[in-house]
Amino acid sequence: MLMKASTGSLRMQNRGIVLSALRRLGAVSHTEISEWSGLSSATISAITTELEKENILQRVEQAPASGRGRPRVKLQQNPDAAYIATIRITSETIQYSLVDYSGILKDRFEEKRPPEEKDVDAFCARFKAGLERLANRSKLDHARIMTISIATKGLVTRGKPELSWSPVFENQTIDFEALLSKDWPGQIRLTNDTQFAAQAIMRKNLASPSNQEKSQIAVLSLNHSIGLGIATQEPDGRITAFAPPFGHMMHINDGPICRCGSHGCIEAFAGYYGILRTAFEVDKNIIPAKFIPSTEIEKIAMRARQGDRMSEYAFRMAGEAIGIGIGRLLTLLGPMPIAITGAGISYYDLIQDAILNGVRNNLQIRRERMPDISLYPDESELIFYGNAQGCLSDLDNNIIADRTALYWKQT
Amino acid sequence: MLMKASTGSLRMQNRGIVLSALRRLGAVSHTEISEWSGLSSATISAITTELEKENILQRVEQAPASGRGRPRVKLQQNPDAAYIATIRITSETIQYSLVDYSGILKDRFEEKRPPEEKDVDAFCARFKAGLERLANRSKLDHARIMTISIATKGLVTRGKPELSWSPVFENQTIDFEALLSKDWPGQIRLTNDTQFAAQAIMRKNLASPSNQEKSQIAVLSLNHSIGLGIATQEPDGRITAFAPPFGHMMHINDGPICRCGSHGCIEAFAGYYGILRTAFEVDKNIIPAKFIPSTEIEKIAMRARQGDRMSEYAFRMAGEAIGIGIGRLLTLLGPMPIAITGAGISYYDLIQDAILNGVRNNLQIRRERMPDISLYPDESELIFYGNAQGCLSDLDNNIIADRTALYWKQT
DNA sequence: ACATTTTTCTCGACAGCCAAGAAAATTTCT
DNA sequence: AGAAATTTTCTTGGCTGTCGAGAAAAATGT
Repeated sequence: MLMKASTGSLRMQNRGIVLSALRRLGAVSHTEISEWSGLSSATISAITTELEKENILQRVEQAPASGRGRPRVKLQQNPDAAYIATIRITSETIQYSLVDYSGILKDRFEEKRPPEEKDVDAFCARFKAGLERLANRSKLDHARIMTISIATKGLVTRGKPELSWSPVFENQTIDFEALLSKDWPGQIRLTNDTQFAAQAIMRKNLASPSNQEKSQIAVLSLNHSIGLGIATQEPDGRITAFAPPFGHMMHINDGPICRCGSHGCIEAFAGYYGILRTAFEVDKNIIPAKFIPSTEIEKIAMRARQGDRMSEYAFRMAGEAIGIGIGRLLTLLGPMPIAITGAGISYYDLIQDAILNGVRNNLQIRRERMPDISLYPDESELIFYGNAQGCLSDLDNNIIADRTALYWKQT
Repeated sequence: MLMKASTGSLRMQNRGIVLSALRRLGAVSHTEISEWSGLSSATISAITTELEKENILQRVEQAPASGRGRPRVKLQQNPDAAYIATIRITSETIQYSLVDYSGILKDRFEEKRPPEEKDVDAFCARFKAGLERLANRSKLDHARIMTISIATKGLVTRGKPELSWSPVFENQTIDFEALLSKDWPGQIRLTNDTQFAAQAIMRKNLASPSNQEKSQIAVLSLNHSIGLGIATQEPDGRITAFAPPFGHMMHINDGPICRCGSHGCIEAFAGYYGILRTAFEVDKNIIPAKFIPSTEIEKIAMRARQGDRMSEYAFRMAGEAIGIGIGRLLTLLGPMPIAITGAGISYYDLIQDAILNGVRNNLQIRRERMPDISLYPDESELIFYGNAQGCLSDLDNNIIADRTALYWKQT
């Protein structure tokens, strides 16, 4: 309820701005921070010396003395000030990454998951062991990992890190807070992976400076299942994101069955199994297979490109489901650029027209102009980048900016 | 870009909190503001005496001396500190209201519009005259009206007060900024009316105190056309809203023609003309009539209740379009309570089942619980309340809280 | 060596919040 | 009626924070 402001929150805000400057601009000097933020040199001085004392910032080794005058001393994050663990769960593997406070990837390994894994307990045990291994390999105390941020497909319960529904475990839930909080003091987060992709793209195209409107971007992830993430940059500069279960939005009433149990979901047309079902004319009340290798879809795509009627039709249906879905999305949220990523990009040529039609068929877009549509082949990179940068940015603004929350302060 | 904070912005924030307290709690004392806001008594004292000097607040006459001790002096807004004009444009009338700073309706009158008005220039001239009349009747200088906030159906261009598309004028745009800014120094706003209805309901069910999640509500307005507004209360207490052109979201591909020019919009099934078209089996590529009196729809509803097949079917189709649309909305934005308003409430019994089905058919809602659905018969009251309160609240936080923006300061 | 230039750091002024206690205004007790 | 008690409002002094101006520092150029 409209938080009151004190001199303490004032400082917190400005500390956050200094940290954000370093996060966005890289190693920069005193003066540059002052120019970028509009804060006076004196204030920057006060804040940076404070942050140096707290071992959060450090002076970067020497600047190349580029001109006359006292050389600038650049500042940077102390990489050792904090660590975050970013985990990505896919149906095939779990990828563990360790990132230091400066954003550098310190360690990474991947573990294969048994095919069609159903045993939640076994999964949880391996997950805990994996995290343990991540900390051990870098000889890090658990307490030094400030955030454990897990990216997954599926549905996350709002407000807590619980996997509510997933393609692999379906209705079996996993509460990561309960699973991890005993052993790991840092905060535990669980987020839909496509949301991170959206954040990543938003952060890379760093906003046009200070226009009043908020800017948004939608990212469509084409894979086994259909993901969608939407990132927003608020007028004040904050970046937020969310990932609705777009793949399970109804495309048509009483359509083919989806693995979520409903009928007519977008995914039931445009997920791998949906495309395969249409192409092979499988009964619409049957899910042909739970996991379909990409090669299988590639084969259908090849046939479609060679003119095979049913294969072509399957992709057309998939494209239509996605296109109309995007059209509905844009009707509700307003025009915004669309980015497309995921393995499904390889057959984008077969669905492009339908997607463009869906976007075009929209009252607002007819009056304004067609939004940009761009392709991002490397989805994993986006997800990792979005996850890590998002965590670090939150760490900056919510934990480190707040002196009262810093209990590891050193002299 | 992450605005820097100074002692000045600190004070602005806290002045805004004091004003919000008065806005939400009514006339309250010193101590109550302090308790509600968490600010110290000394700070409240400083701020309120300042606001009194600026003639924004005043002491309320007397307190009923309810106990021992020094009696509380209640404070309230000075009604004369500012005025706002809230205008509502419907296809039949234009309603002009004048509201003082304390939120009291000072004057109101309505002007009938000529039926099927097409002449934008004539409309604009009458609109200006109406505003002039509103100020004159209360003998107010133009400069004293801080905000002119217009509520309308149709599509508003983002970022400026321009009517982009409307049922009456269709593609003829009206730029109210251009129209009014020469004569009226206050800010000009143009907003979809259902957005105000959503804001009104959100403000009336004032949020549960300080839970971390943002809360949302969707308001569906059933009339000639189908409107939808969504209001959000952010975790920090701010209330925002938007109104997507829900009625023009595609319900089914290649469906009947809509007056927006597309095919298969929700409104083409569920707007008055859509219901009439289905009931009378008019060709789906024909819009039976632009404006249909409510009595006509009531007649069809009566027949439907008496068992007439086609009438029943028409309402079932309307309900399905709305219900599935709401289902898609909830898939994208997450579960939230639904409020329904507008003249169409009178046939809600005929569409209720379809709406409930649409809401239910949703992955997230199946895992959580059914959201509340409530009816609000008096749409005009909601729209007026949401408009006025929204304007006053913005005035509080953006203009009056900012001392540097106060040029009418008095001794 | 000394002037010049550029950056960083320091100091005093000013604004804001807060805790504590003084002052004010009323009721209750004697 | 006057004193005590009670509750609220107002004031004072201390602390924290930002800012402008100028001093100090650290380099290059002559």
